[in-house]
Amino acid sequence: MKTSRQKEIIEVALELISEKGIQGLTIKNLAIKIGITEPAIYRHYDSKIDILIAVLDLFKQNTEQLFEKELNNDGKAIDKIEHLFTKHFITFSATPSLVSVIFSEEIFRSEPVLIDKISEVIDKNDKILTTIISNGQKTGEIRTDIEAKYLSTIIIGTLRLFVKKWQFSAYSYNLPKEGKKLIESIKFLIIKQ
Amino acid sequence: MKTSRQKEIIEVALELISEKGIQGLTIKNLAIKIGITEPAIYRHYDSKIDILIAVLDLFKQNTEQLFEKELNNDGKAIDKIEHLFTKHFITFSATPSLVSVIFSEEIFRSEPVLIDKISEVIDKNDKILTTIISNGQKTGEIRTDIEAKYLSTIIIGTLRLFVKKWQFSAYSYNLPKEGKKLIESIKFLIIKQ
Amino acid sequence: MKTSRQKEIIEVALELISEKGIQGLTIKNLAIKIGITEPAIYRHYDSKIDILIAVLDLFKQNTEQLFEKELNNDGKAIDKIEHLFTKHFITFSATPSLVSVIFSEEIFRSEPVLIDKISEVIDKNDKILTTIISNGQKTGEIRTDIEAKYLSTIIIGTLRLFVKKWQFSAYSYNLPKEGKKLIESIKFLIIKQ
Amino acid sequence: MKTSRQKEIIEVALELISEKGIQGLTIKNLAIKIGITEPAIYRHYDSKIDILIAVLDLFKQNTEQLFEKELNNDGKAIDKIEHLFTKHFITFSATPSLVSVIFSEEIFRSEPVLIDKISEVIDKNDKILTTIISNGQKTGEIRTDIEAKYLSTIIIGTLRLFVKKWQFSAYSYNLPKEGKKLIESIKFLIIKQ
DNA sequence: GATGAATGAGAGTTCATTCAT
DNA sequence: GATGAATGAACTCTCATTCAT
Repeated sequence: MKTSRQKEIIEVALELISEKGIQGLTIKNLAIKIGITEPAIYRHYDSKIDILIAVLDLFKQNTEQLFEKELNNDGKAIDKIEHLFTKHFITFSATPSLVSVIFSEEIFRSEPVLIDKISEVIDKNDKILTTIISNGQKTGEIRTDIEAKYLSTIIIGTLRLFVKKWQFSAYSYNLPKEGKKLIESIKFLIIKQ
Repeated sequence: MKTSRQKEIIEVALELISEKGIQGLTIKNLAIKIGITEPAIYRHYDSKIDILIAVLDLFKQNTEQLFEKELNNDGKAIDKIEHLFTKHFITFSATPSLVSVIFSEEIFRSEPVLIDKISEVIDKNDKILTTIISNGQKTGEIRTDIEAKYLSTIIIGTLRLFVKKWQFSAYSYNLPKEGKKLIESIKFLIIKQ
Repeated sequence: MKTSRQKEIIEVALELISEKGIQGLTIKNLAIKIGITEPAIYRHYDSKIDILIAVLDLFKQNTEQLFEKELNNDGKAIDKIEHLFTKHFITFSATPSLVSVIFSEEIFRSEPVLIDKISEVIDKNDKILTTIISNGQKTGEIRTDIEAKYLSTIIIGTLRLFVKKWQFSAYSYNLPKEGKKLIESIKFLIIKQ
Repeated sequence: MKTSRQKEIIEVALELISEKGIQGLTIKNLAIKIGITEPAIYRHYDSKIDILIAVLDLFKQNTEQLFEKELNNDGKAIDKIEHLFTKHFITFSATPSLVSVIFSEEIFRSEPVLIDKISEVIDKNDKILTTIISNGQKTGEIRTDIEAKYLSTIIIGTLRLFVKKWQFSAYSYNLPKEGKKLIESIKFLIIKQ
């Protein structure tokens, strides 16, 4: 379990990433923002990489939870996908700093441990969504003329870009609200007619 | 025009980004890889940021050219989009280092000049694609039950994620070849039936 | 308040300026002379400019104190001026490195903050001395055929050059002792006969 | 003799010193301002120090000439001193960049050759002025209760500070005009009554 | 649980200067 | 008489991290 200081560190780390990008996440900045000294950080995490791992873990939990919950729900595949989108938009809306993490694969490249962590998340979610779609195809909800794995790529890719655009706009609009129409479009696209 | 040394610097910069990520792009690494000393770099570019700008410019040219060419071509909208995908896959296949740049928005965040440059490219391409789609909708090629701007987001988002996955796999498969099926799927998705 | 390390840094900075001129004041030289590493300097001062500001502040305190004390003393104007000279000579004799600072306006020109600091000191002292002289003119001690501000320029200018000459001689003679005769001359010059 | 390029280099060097202080006098800045490349500078002067020597030589000529001319003139000592001041003010007014050099002893300290050059000039002028004053004392023009060498220090010190103040004001007023009153004051001070 | 002081490695950059052309 | 390309040395400063207290 995380101590409250550990939680604070991860929280502030996310804020820093969100405000200034990964470049802004330095031990010094962390310490200043928390109001302690730099060595004090090391009481709670052994290294910066451990902090990044914890950040990624938080992100992992947040997203995997969403994916898995939908997978295990009863109900139509199409509704699951809709829920997935909706909940993601709400999550990001509540914690915009998570958005920076979702797209930070490029930076974590220096540390294999981190790459693995990210790949893991991406892979897993991809597989879950593919399964959901696959099931939907079997029940006749979702079109079958396109392989499930491509539909998954299309859906996740769209989701990512849409969120990225929102970030580029400096979070200037209401993501869940604007996202609704996109979700509708996606639904149109994949349902069997 | 660029001198041959300038071209070499940009080329090597791309390689470094590709190999080690943006973190690996240091003046020292550049100098070592080229085989000159660090100060020598400054004969050719005034600052590291100028080098990054040049890298982004190269990327800008590469992608904008593809987009604009398709826009001005005669032919069906659906073919234009197919070409767009195909050519992108070929471009990235030939110069995988460009992939690192396409996703490096997160890193360039420290420098407003660079953010602007990236936003510009993304925006422009988005608009061009939206126009192509819009035209396709008018001619009855492309489904009209989804707004052009959403279709554009879907297409570009898909393209991005697909390429990113390829990068994550360490460029282990043939992008143009594997991409063909994705393109087919996209086409299925957007054509008017 | 200054920590002892901060005091040491300023002290050593003064020594360096004194020995090799401002060009000799580098972070590296500071670190070597103190016996720590370069980054350690930055624990105590945020930047080199901050160190220079602290050096100037020390100088400012040293001289302003002398000027202000005399202004507020009881006693004859002419005695105040004599004290002013005497004490300056003693101060410089004790800390010859301060001499380098008094004449370093030329070097600090690159940094507006520093120019301002210097101008401030010079201006203030000039005004205090002018006031002292002015008062002396009112009480009939000091000749009134020359405006106080000119007398002030003459006195400070003389003081400066005399000290500079001493510096040029590599501090080879006893400044307070040799200065006595100069002070006498100045007194002769300005008293009302 | 100097070639025209050499003259240009010295001229521009003076301008640079004047604009940005000695720190601004770099080979690069010189080359840019002249409109040639850096190596081209070395066709005309072997090293930066040689350029500084030439600058100081120019300054030396300018001032020594003034001093020597007055020494050898017929006429009253007091008039000679007045001329000396007046001409200096005119010279500086015409070429303000020279002012930066007169006070740059501090910077030239790194190079013994340059220190010697400056000391030489200062010493020589001091001696000439002392001689002039001495002669004036013999003819009964100038007060004899103060030694000639002190009067010399007073006069030159005053001159220097007055010019320095003008520089600090960004040359904002008419030096010869404002200087007139100072000269009058000095005259009052030293004449035998 | 935190601090003050320090470190080694390395960042980007500037400087005077050289050399072949 | 000048250029393009390069260099070695030095510069200020930042980073993640350590250690004694």
